[in-house]
Amino acid sequence: MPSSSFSSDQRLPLYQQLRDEMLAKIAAGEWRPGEPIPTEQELTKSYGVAIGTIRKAVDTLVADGLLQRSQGRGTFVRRPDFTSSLLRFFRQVNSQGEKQIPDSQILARQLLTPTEQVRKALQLEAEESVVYLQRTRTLDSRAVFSEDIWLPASRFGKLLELDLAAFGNLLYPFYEQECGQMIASAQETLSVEPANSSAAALLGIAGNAPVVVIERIALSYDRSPLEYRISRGAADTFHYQVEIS
Amino acid sequence: MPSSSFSSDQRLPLYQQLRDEMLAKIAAGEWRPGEPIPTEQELTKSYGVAIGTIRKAVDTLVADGLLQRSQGRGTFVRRPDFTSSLLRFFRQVNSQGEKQIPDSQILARQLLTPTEQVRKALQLEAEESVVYLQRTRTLDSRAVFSEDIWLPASRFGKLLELDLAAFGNLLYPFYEQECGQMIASAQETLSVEPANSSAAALLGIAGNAPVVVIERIALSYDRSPLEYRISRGAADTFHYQVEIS
DNA sequence: TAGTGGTCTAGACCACTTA
DNA sequence: AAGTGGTCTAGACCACTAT
Repeated sequence: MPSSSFSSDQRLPLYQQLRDEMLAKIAAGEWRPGEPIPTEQELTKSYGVAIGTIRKAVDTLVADGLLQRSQGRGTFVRRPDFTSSLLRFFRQVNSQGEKQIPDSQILARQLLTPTEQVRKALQLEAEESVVYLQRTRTLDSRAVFSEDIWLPASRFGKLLELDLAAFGNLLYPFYEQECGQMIASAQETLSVEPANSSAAALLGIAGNAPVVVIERIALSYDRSPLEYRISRGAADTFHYQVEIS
Repeated sequence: MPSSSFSSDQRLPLYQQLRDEMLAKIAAGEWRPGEPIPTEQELTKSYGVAIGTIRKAVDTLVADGLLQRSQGRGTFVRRPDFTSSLLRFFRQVNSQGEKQIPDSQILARQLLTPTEQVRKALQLEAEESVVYLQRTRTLDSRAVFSEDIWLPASRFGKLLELDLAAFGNLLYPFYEQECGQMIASAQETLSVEPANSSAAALLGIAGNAPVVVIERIALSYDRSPLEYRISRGAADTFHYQVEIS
């Protein structure tokens, strides 16, 4: 038994307490994405429990996609890759028929007072303002989808000062690099609505044509909301698949 | 080590061979949905392996949703309940605001020669015909969605003879009871299209209004396709949520 | 060859359900 | 009280990766 007091409930099974301890290390940046965590042998020594218990704790984190085992090499902190995002079900093939990441253009960037909807999504205090980004994503200069993005100014204020050219195609590594904010997971909601005039213009479709709307709230490891994003794409390019049982 | 030869590859880990053995028992109906499987102690004896190995094999089937543990009671074969179906994301509340299962009406039933699309989805032989059902699902006599259903006539021919009044709201238990065909899992695909005239009439919406289309291929335990279904509902009543990480 | 995670065993004790 | 799955331990050996 380790001498340190566990932060989580002592009445929980040992392996769940261990899980919470390990999760805290990832959240604190003590175990960094892409790097190996201590070996199972080391963990048994530092926590003073049997290897089977360590393995069970690690199993739960692997199942949740936070850790990745690799036989002979070690166990690594996994960088969330969002391959399961609904956004990937928009047709994203170029003229050669290959799937690829669309290019990004930031069309607007502002410091705003949030609407009630945004304030609620990001769980903001009354006076807190937000960084707003408007962005389109294109493939072969054809718009695939358009995005409205809101971020708490308290954590992401630096984004207002940076050169727009520095914003890459992938925002989450950029957030991590520039603002030290790591996205750990997200919740997405899909709905369908008719295109309003601005969305129709951006996407190059007829007004009132159906648009798939994906709302995303991206969370940190401690599950506080870091980003609220609404993405819109032409519905006829959307095809989502799921396995059920 | 059991004297019986395993059907699966001997080079696989023991727990995976056990998993395959257990899956075969479920598929064969030897272990029936809703009933307990033998206790872990009995399994260790009949297979001649350690209890930890049994537990690991059971774990994989629990993770896949085929078995369900219940401490103190036993481990049970789970009847797939399709709670994760995309269909549940259509607004299904009655006038009291409670969520409930819509009522079903069979509008048509025919023996048909399948179209190429249906033949492919059900992986049918060239001459095999299909049972076709057209069905609407209503809540407070308001249509929620309409369904076209195709089934291989070789397995589901009996459905042509039964009284339409015998068809309940839930088809899968009905298939099992009347035709001995058990649905184990399914694949669903979501897309959006404008309502054609017949769908618009059935759903009570304007022509060309967006419709969410859910295609489902339902599979048996041995993963052969048993049912092909296309469900359509008004897009403005659809709201899908997913967690990603 | 050394070190990692993966598999498998054997057994103790606990928590929960049923009768 | 008896029987079930749940937790935890301790240790052996295997398969894979790096050097």
